[in-house]
Amino acid sequence: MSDVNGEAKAAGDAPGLTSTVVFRLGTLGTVATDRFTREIEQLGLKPKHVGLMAALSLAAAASQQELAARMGVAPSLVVSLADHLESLGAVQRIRDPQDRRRQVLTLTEEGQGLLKRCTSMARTLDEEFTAGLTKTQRKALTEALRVMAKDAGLP
Amino acid sequence: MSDVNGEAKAAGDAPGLTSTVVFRLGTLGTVATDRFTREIEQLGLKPKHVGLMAALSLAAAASQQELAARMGVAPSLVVSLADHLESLGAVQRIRDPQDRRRQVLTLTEEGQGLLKRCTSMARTLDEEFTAGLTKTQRKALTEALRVMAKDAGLP
DNA sequence: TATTGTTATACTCTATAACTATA
DNA sequence: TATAGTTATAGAGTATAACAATA
Repeated sequence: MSDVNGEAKAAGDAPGLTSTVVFRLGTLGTVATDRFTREIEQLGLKPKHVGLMAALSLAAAASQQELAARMGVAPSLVVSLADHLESLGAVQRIRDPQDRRRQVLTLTEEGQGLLKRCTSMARTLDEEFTAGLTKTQRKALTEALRVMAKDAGLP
Repeated sequence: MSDVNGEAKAAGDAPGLTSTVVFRLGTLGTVATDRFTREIEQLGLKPKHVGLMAALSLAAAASQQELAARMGVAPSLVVSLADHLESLGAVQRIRDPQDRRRQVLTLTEEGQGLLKRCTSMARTLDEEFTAGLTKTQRKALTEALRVMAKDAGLP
Protein backbone atom coordinates (compact mmCIF):
# COMPACT_ATOMS: atom_id res chain seq x y z
CA MET A 1 0.00 0.00 0.00
CA SER A 2 1.14 3.54 -0.66
CA ASP A 3 2.52 5.45 2.29
CA VAL A 4 3.63 9.06 2.08
CA ASN A 5 5.01 8.95 5.57
CA GLY A 6 7.39 6.12 4.95
CA GLU A 7 5.90 4.44 7.96
CA ALA A 8 5.56 0.65 7.91
CA LYS A 9 1.94 -0.18 8.61
CA ALA A 10 -0.70 -2.72 7.75
CA ALA A 11 -3.61 -1.81 5.52
CA GLY A 12 -6.15 0.30 7.36
CA ASP A 13 -3.80 1.36 10.12
CA ALA A 14 -3.82 5.01 11.15
CA PRO A 15 -0.50 6.89 10.98
CA GLY A 16 1.57 5.86 13.95
CA LEU A 17 3.21 7.53 16.89
CA THR A 18 6.39 8.36 15.03
CA SER A 19 4.58 10.74 12.70
CA THR A 20 3.13 12.89 15.47
CA VAL A 21 4.44 16.39 16.08
CA VAL A 22 5.15 15.52 19.71
CA PHE A 23 7.32 12.53 18.81
CA ARG A 24 9.19 14.42 16.10
CA LEU A 25 9.78 17.48 18.29
CA GLY A 26 11.10 15.20 21.01
CA THR A 27 13.46 13.19 18.85
CA LEU A 28 14.66 16.07 16.66
CA GLY A 29 15.06 18.18 19.79
CA THR A 30 17.34 15.57 21.30
CA VAL A 31 19.44 15.29 18.17
CA ALA A 32 19.65 19.08 17.82
CA THR A 33 20.67 19.53 21.44
CA ASP A 34 23.25 16.76 21.19
CA ARG A 35 24.83 18.37 18.14
CA PHE A 36 24.79 21.79 19.80
CA THR A 37 26.33 20.29 22.94
CA ARG A 38 29.23 18.93 20.93
CA GLU A 39 29.82 22.32 19.28
CA ILE A 40 29.86 24.42 22.44
CA GLU A 41 32.06 21.92 24.25
CA GLN A 42 35.10 23.69 22.79
CA LEU A 43 33.99 26.85 24.60
CA GLY A 44 33.77 25.03 27.93
CA LEU A 45 29.99 25.38 27.93
CA LYS A 46 26.95 23.14 28.21
CA PRO A 47 23.46 23.96 26.96
CA LYS A 48 22.20 25.27 30.29
CA HIS A 49 25.11 27.69 30.54
CA VAL A 50 24.13 29.08 27.19
CA GLY A 51 20.51 29.12 28.25
CA LEU A 52 21.41 31.23 31.25
CA MET A 53 23.37 33.69 29.15
CA ALA A 54 20.57 33.89 26.61
CA ALA A 55 18.04 34.54 29.38
CA LEU A 56 20.23 37.33 30.75
CA SER A 57 20.66 38.89 27.32
CA LEU A 58 16.89 38.97 26.84
CA ALA A 59 16.25 40.66 30.17
CA ALA A 60 18.29 41.48 33.25
CA ALA A 61 17.53 39.30 36.25
CA ALA A 62 16.44 40.84 39.53
CA SER A 63 17.85 37.87 41.41
CA GLN A 64 19.11 34.34 40.86
CA GLN A 65 15.78 32.98 42.02
CA GLU A 66 13.85 35.05 39.54
CA LEU A 67 16.21 33.80 36.84
CA ALA A 68 15.75 30.20 37.98
CA ALA A 69 11.98 30.62 37.71
CA ARG A 70 12.31 32.01 34.19
CA MET A 71 14.60 29.18 33.16
CA GLY A 72 12.38 26.58 34.76
CA VAL A 73 15.20 25.10 36.86
CA ALA A 74 16.00 24.83 40.55
CA PRO A 75 17.71 27.85 42.17
CA SER A 76 20.56 25.60 43.26
CA LEU A 77 21.28 24.82 39.63
CA VAL A 78 21.60 28.52 38.81
CA VAL A 79 24.27 28.71 41.50
CA SER A 80 26.49 26.12 39.85
CA LEU A 81 25.83 27.43 36.33
CA ALA A 82 26.68 30.97 37.45
CA ASP A 83 29.76 29.68 39.30
CA HIS A 84 31.11 28.23 36.11
CA LEU A 85 30.18 31.22 33.95
CA GLU A 86 31.77 33.53 36.49
CA SER A 87 34.98 31.47 36.38
CA LEU A 88 34.99 32.02 32.61
CA GLY A 89 34.42 35.74 33.09
CA ALA A 90 31.10 35.53 31.26
CA VAL A 91 28.92 36.84 34.07
CA GLN A 92 29.42 39.01 37.10
CA ARG A 93 27.73 38.71 40.48
CA ILE A 94 27.01 42.04 42.09
CA ARG A 95 25.34 42.35 45.49
CA ASP A 96 22.25 44.47 45.39
CA PRO A 97 22.97 47.37 47.80
CA GLN A 98 19.21 47.75 48.39
CA ASP A 99 18.87 44.14 49.52
CA ARG A 100 22.17 42.54 50.29
CA ARG A 101 20.70 39.04 50.08
CA ARG A 102 20.32 39.41 46.35
CA GLN A 103 23.05 38.66 43.82
CA VAL A 104 22.42 40.53 40.60
CA LEU A 105 23.85 38.68 37.60
CA THR A 106 25.08 40.62 34.61
CA LEU A 107 26.45 39.44 31.30
CA THR A 108 29.97 40.76 30.76
CA GLU A 109 31.48 41.75 27.42
CA GLU A 110 33.19 38.38 27.49
CA GLY A 111 29.82 36.72 28.05
CA GLN A 112 28.24 38.66 25.21
CA GLY A 113 31.01 37.54 22.91
CA LEU A 114 30.63 33.95 24.04
CA LEU A 115 26.88 34.07 23.47
CA LYS A 116 27.46 35.51 20.03
CA ARG A 117 29.74 32.63 19.12
CA CYS A 118 27.14 30.15 20.35
CA THR A 119 24.47 31.87 18.30
CA SER A 120 26.66 31.65 15.25
CA MET A 121 27.18 27.93 15.86
CA ALA A 122 23.43 27.43 16.23
CA ARG A 123 22.84 29.19 12.92
CA THR A 124 25.31 26.90 11.22
CA LEU A 125 23.49 23.89 12.67
CA ASP A 126 20.20 25.39 11.47
CA GLU A 127 21.55 25.26 7.93
CA GLU A 128 22.45 21.65 8.43
CA PHE A 129 19.10 20.65 9.88
CA THR A 130 17.02 22.46 7.30
CA ALA A 131 19.20 21.60 4.33
CA GLY A 132 16.50 19.33 2.91
CA LEU A 133 13.85 22.06 3.01
CA THR A 134 12.96 24.63 0.37
CA LYS A 135 13.29 28.31 1.33
CA THR A 136 9.51 28.47 1.63
CA GLN A 137 9.42 25.43 3.91
CA ARG A 138 12.19 26.86 6.05
CA LYS A 139 10.31 30.10 6.47
CA ALA A 140 7.11 28.24 7.35
CA LEU A 141 8.95 26.06 9.87
CA THR A 142 10.53 29.05 11.57
CA GLU A 143 7.21 30.81 11.89
CA ALA A 144 5.42 27.71 13.19
CA LEU A 145 8.12 27.12 15.81
CA ARG A 146 7.95 30.78 16.86
CA VAL A 147 4.20 30.59 17.41
CA MET A 148 4.38 27.30 19.31
CA ALA A 149 7.20 28.58 21.51
CA LYS A 150 5.26 31.73 22.33
CA ASP A 151 2.15 29.72 23.17
CA ALA A 152 4.20 27.42 25.41
CA GLY A 153 5.58 30.40 27.30
CA LEU A 154 9.06 29.93 25.87
CA PRO A 155 11.31 32.79 24.65
CA MET B 1 12.36 49.43 17.73
CA SER B 2 9.99 47.03 15.97
CA ASP B 3 10.66 43.35 16.51
CA VAL B 4 8.61 40.60 14.89
CA ASN B 5 10.32 37.96 16.97
CA GLY B 6 9.44 39.53 20.27
CA GLU B 7 13.09 39.30 21.12
CA ALA B 8 14.58 42.07 23.25
CA LYS B 9 17.56 43.46 21.43
CA ALA B 10 19.40 46.68 20.85
CA ALA B 11 19.24 48.48 17.54
CA GLY B 12 21.36 46.75 14.92
CA ASP B 13 21.58 43.45 16.78
CA ALA B 14 21.08 40.29 14.75
CA PRO B 15 18.28 37.93 15.85
CA GLY B 16 19.50 36.02 18.85
CA LEU B 17 20.02 32.43 19.82
CA THR B 18 16.48 31.92 20.98
CA SER B 19 15.10 32.39 17.50
CA THR B 20 17.22 29.65 15.93
CA VAL B 21 15.65 26.40 14.81
CA VAL B 22 18.09 24.44 16.96
CA PHE B 23 17.17 26.31 20.14
CA ARG B 24 13.44 26.08 19.47
CA LEU B 25 13.59 22.38 18.59
CA GLY B 26 15.49 21.76 21.80
CA THR B 27 13.20 23.70 24.10
CA LEU B 28 9.93 22.69 22.46
CA GLY B 29 11.17 19.10 22.34
CA THR B 30 11.77 19.14 26.08
CA VAL B 31 8.36 20.62 26.83
CA ALA B 32 6.66 18.15 24.48
CA THR B 33 8.45 15.18 26.00
CA ASP B 34 7.67 16.36 29.53
CA ARG B 35 3.99 16.66 28.71
CA PHE B 36 3.98 13.24 27.01
CA THR B 37 5.80 11.74 30.00
CA ARG B 38 3.09 12.97 32.33
CA GLU B 39 0.36 11.48 30.11
CA ILE B 40 1.85 8.00 29.75
CA GLU B 41 2.67 7.82 33.45
CA GLN B 42 -0.85 6.50 34.05
CA LEU B 43 0.01 3.55 31.80
CA GLY B 44 3.12 2.75 33.80
CA LEU B 45 5.31 3.80 30.89
CA LYS B 46 8.15 6.21 30.22
CA PRO B 47 9.14 7.65 26.85
CA LYS B 48 11.81 5.05 26.12
CA HIS B 49 9.34 2.22 26.74
CA VAL B 50 7.08 3.74 24.14
CA GLY B 51 10.05 4.27 21.86
CA LEU B 52 10.89 0.59 22.08
CA MET B 53 7.32 -0.43 21.29
CA ALA B 54 7.19 2.02 18.38
CA ALA B 55 10.47 0.66 17.03
CA LEU B 56 9.11 -2.89 17.24
CA SER B 57 5.89 -1.91 15.51
CA LEU B 58 7.83 -0.36 12.64
CA ALA B 59 9.99 -3.44 12.11
CA ALA B 60 10.62 -6.69 13.98
CA ALA B 61 13.98 -6.86 15.71
CA ALA B 62 16.42 -9.65 14.99
CA SER B 63 17.91 -9.28 18.45
CA GLN B 64 17.97 -6.94 21.40
CA GLN B 65 21.33 -5.61 20.26
CA GLU B 66 20.06 -4.80 16.82
CA LEU B 67 17.13 -2.99 18.44
CA ALA B 68 19.49 -1.08 20.75
CA ALA B 69 21.47 0.07 17.72
CA ARG B 70 18.30 1.25 15.99
CA MET B 71 17.16 3.11 19.09
CA GLY B 72 20.58 4.63 19.66
CA VAL B 73 20.85 3.33 23.23
CA ALA B 74 23.06 0.87 25.08
CA PRO B 75 22.08 -2.82 24.92
CA SER B 76 21.87 -2.91 28.70
CA LEU B 77 19.14 -0.30 28.57
CA VAL B 78 17.08 -2.43 26.22
CA VAL B 79 17.27 -5.18 28.84
CA SER B 80 15.63 -3.09 31.54
CA LEU B 81 13.10 -1.53 29.17
CA ALA B 82 12.13 -4.98 27.89
CA ASP B 83 12.01 -6.34 31.45
CA HIS B 84 9.42 -3.74 32.37
CA LEU B 85 7.42 -4.12 29.15
CA GLU B 86 7.44 -7.88 29.60
CA SER B 87 6.10 -7.49 33.14
CA LEU B 88 3.24 -5.46 31.66
CA GLY B 89 2.63 -8.15 29.05
CA ALA B 90 3.45 -5.69 26.28
CA VAL B 91 6.31 -7.63 24.74
CA GLN B 92 7.38 -11.25 24.64
CA ARG B 93 10.90 -12.62 24.67
CA ILE B 94 11.30 -15.69 22.55
CA ARG B 95 14.61 -17.52 22.24
CA ASP B 96 15.72 -17.92 18.67
CA PRO B 97 15.96 -21.73 18.14
CA GLN B 98 18.60 -21.15 15.42
CA ASP B 99 20.84 -19.26 17.84
CA ARG B 100 19.85 -19.71 21.43
CA ARG B 101 21.83 -16.67 22.54
CA ARG B 102 19.35 -14.38 20.81
CA GLN B 103 16.14 -13.14 22.40
CA VAL B 104 13.62 -12.16 19.78
CA LEU B 105 11.28 -9.44 21.04
CA THR B 106 7.73 -9.29 19.78
CA LEU B 107 4.97 -6.83 20.50
CA THR B 108 1.95 -8.62 22.00
CA GLU B 109 -1.69 -7.67 21.45
CA GLU B 110 -1.50 -5.98 24.82
CA GLY B 111 1.54 -4.04 23.65
CA GLN B 112 -0.17 -3.03 20.42
CA GLY B 113 -3.12 -1.72 22.41
CA LEU B 114 -0.82 0.16 24.75
CA LEU B 115 1.03 1.71 21.82
CA LYS B 116 -2.27 2.72 20.29
CA ARG B 117 -3.31 4.51 23.45
CA CYS B 118 0.03 6.33 23.56
CA THR B 119 -0.39 7.36 19.95
CA SER B 120 -3.82 8.71 20.73
CA MET B 121 -2.41 10.70 23.64
CA ALA B 122 0.31 12.10 21.40
CA ARG B 123 -2.29 13.18 18.86
CA THR B 124 -4.21 15.01 21.55
CA LEU B 125 -1.02 16.78 22.60
CA ASP B 126 -0.38 17.64 18.95
CA GLU B 127 -3.67 19.51 18.90
CA GLU B 128 -2.62 21.38 22.00
CA PHE B 129 0.82 22.29 20.68
CA THR B 130 -0.38 23.40 17.27
CA ALA B 131 -3.54 25.14 18.46
CA GLY B 132 -2.11 28.54 17.55
CA LEU B 133 -1.36 27.50 13.96
CA THR B 134 -3.57 27.71 10.89
CA LYS B 135 -4.38 24.46 9.08
CA THR B 136 -1.91 25.45 6.39
CA GLN B 137 0.82 26.14 8.93
CA ARG B 138 0.16 22.83 10.65
CA LYS B 139 0.49 20.98 7.37
CA ALA B 140 3.71 22.81 6.56
CA LEU B 141 5.12 22.09 10.01
CA THR B 142 4.33 18.38 9.76
CA GLU B 143 5.98 18.12 6.38
CA ALA B 144 9.06 20.06 7.47
CA LEU B 145 9.48 17.86 10.55
CA ARG B 146 9.05 14.75 8.43
CA VAL B 147 11.82 15.81 6.04
CA MET B 148 14.20 16.82 8.84
CA ALA B 149 13.59 13.55 10.70
CA LYS B 150 14.27 11.54 7.56
CA ASP B 151 17.47 13.48 6.88
CA ALA B 152 18.60 12.93 10.47
CA GLY B 153 18.06 9.18 10.15
CA LEU B 154 15.08 9.19 12.48
CA PRO B 155 11.88 7.21 11.91
C1' DT C 1 10.08 35.03 60.99
C1' DA C 2 10.71 35.06 55.85
C1' DT C 3 13.73 35.12 51.91
C1' DT C 4 18.25 34.69 49.06
C1' DG C 5 21.91 32.24 48.02
C1' DT C 6 24.60 28.25 49.03
C1' DT C 7 25.90 23.57 50.28
C1' DA C 8 24.80 18.68 51.15
C1' DT C 9 22.41 14.95 49.77
C1' DA C 10 19.69 11.97 46.94
C1' DC C 11 17.45 10.47 42.82
C1' DT C 12 16.88 9.50 37.78
C1' DC C 13 18.73 8.21 33.62
C1' DT C 14 21.92 5.86 31.02
C1' DA C 15 26.48 4.23 29.78
C1' DT C 16 30.60 1.13 30.58
C1' DA C 17 32.47 -2.90 32.27
C1' DA C 18 32.30 -7.44 34.18
C1' DC C 19 30.01 -11.80 33.87
C1' DT C 20 27.20 -15.95 31.99
C1' DA C 21 25.53 -18.82 28.46
C1' DT C 22 25.80 -20.20 23.87
C1' DA C 23 28.13 -20.47 19.51
C1' DT D 1 37.50 -17.38 20.96
C1' DA D 2 33.56 -14.42 19.91
C1' DT D 3 28.87 -12.86 20.62
C1' DA D 4 24.02 -12.06 22.95
C1' DG D 5 22.12 -10.99 26.97
C1' DT D 6 22.44 -9.78 31.69
C1' DT D 7 24.10 -7.76 36.00
C1' DA D 8 27.08 -4.52 38.55
C1' DT D 9 28.98 -0.28 38.81
C1' DA D 10 29.72 4.47 37.82
C1' DG D 11 28.92 9.12 35.98
C1' DA D 12 26.11 13.10 34.47
C1' DG D 13 22.52 16.04 35.44
C1' DT D 14 19.36 18.04 38.40
C1' DA D 15 16.12 18.34 42.24
C1' DT D 16 15.11 18.54 47.32
C1' DA D 17 16.37 19.63 51.79
C1' DA D 18 19.30 21.63 55.23
C1' DC D 19 21.92 25.74 56.31
C1' DA D 20 23.85 30.63 56.58
C1' DA D 21 23.28 35.53 55.88
C1' DT D 22 20.29 39.26 55.50
C1' DA D 23 15.81 41.38 55.77
